[in-house]
Amino acid sequence: MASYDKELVVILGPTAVGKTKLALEKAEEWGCPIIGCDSRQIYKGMCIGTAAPTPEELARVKHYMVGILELEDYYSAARYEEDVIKLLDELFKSHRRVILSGGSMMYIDAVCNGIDDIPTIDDEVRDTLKQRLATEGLSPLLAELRLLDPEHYNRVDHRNTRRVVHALEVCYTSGKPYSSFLVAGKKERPFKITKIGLRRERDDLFERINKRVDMMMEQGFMEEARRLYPYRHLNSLNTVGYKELFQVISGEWPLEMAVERIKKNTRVYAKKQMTWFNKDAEIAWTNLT
RNA sequence: GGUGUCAUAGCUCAGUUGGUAGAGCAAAGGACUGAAAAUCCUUGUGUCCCCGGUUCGAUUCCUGGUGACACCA
Repeated sequence: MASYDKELVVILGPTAVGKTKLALEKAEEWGCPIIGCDSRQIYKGMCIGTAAPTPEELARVKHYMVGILELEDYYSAARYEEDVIKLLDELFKSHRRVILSGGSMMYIDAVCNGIDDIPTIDDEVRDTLKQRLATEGLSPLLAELRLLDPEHYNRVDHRNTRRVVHALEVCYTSGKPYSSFLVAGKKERPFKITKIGLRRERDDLFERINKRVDMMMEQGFMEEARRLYPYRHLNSLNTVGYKELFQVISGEWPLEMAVERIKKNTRVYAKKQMTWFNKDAEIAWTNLT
């Protein structure tokens, strides 16, 4: 086991568990910056609905990767890996320690273990397949994947349209099977990684989620959603909270129903995060009460 | 007080011409390699309100309770 003098401390856990608070405390204690690891807080203007760090909190500690993207910007876990690794290179010149704080499972994974080098899809290929999916349905595309990449065909969930289409996109863009890019090797990083997982009793966590949603509504979440409504078709806004409030704005749902759904969907998301994190043996867990 | 209707999963209800029951929502579990707060998969035993009766057999039919609702006094 190599020893490094630089350390990345990853603070992770389900939504609303209290990551931001602990990250701020530790950052002030260690005099180090915080890199946000949240696939939605990274966009501008989604402050209330994503429970992003407040201006006061941002003033206390230098933050990176928070509120830096336009809503229409394309982004991905792979880009996040690239951006953060580059950023860490800089930060470690002047800091022994840096904190990475957030709950986006795949983004954490991308930084800690790396993502395989998969070719970027041509817009033309993407549009063509999107078009074919709309007119022909999934079955013919599945059949093609079976021919072009039998290995992945056997592995992929045949009902998960997004995954099937993406594999095909890669096959067409590269001329090689999608599975040939999956070497699944863990990338070596030139720094130590310490993962601190925060967790709480389920009832406690769920109550915090419910309260936080109520608080968001008081803070003007509805106004924020109204402002972002014109951008609702963007992936950045395919996000718990905004989706439900857009239903209110378009007159589909009463407000009360939307608020209940936001709470429920946030709980479901928190459970999904725990399912993912529970598999990671590297996490040192801290129980909060 | 009288008459009628209803009583089934955490909730709203369906159903069994008598052979112990199933949907939606809620809830739980899981997958995850360039959209990941995304996308996708799996999971329904519950005194069928209670005591009796008829019956080989009752959640189902019958008597009587209890409770809810409606109407009449």
